[in-house]
Amino acid sequence: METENIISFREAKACPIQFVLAVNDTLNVISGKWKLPIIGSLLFEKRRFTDIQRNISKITPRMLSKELKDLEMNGMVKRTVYDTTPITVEYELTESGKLLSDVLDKMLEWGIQHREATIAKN
Amino acid sequence: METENIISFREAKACPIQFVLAVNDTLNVISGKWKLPIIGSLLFEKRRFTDIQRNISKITPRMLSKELKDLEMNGMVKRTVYDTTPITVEYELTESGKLLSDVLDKMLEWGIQHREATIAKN
DNA sequence: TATACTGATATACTTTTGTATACTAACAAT
DNA sequence: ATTGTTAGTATACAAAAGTATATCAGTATA
Repeated sequence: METENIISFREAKACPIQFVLAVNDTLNVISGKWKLPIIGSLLFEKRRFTDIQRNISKITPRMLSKELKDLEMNGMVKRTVYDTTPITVEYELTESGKLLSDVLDKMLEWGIQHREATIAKN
Repeated sequence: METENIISFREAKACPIQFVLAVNDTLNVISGKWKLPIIGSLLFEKRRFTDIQRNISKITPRMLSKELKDLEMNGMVKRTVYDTTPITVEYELTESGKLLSDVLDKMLEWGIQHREATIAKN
């Protein structure tokens, strides 16, 4: 079995290249026009496909399908199929997905401070 | 004078749409293939154009120039021209730009926890 | 029998983003 | 006179990301 190449927070912080690579991993999980709206939509409740589609009014089924697949592949979202008629499919955030809200909160905090800081300079 | 449409952390958290929009503002500032490497390169010291280019080996001057302009426009980077021969131009993070490291640290932390969480599930 | 619901997929297209490669001005040193 | 340094720009192209629109299978209801 191969040794997993896990890096500690301290190691990554010490090396600029490792730091950028590791942060980039996180960034890639939420990159793309629709990932954040989808995560936002699932942050407080499970939802079904059509439900999400209604919630994010301008998304096409093609994009929703594709982005949900990406999120599932990246361990952000769990997909459950129920054998009803017609079938229903439920999407929900994984534990790790829910934890992302800590990051989003920090981003929100910085975004607000940044807007104030840049407006102040005009 | 118009009223600035500043939203508080509490207000943004309470409304999913405002939340997504505000987080997206932050995300847009660091989006693109080269923004993070550039910010990383400037995180601990000022640097000149050619200096950054050497630091990020695969970036073309076209992209470096473009991304630096974006970052400057967004209030992330300050550009200072020195009238030497040949001229030298120094790039450095603004105060707000430096504060972004708080966000990046959170992303790093989450990224590491997420990698461990998803590997554990195999 | 026709229509509607579920959760998608197929095809073709446009827009955005990034790359490759060559080039510029202004001056200095060789 | 040629070469090197600075900090970029110009042009053309390739690749990635996103959009528009139509369609599918299976079942249920009118």
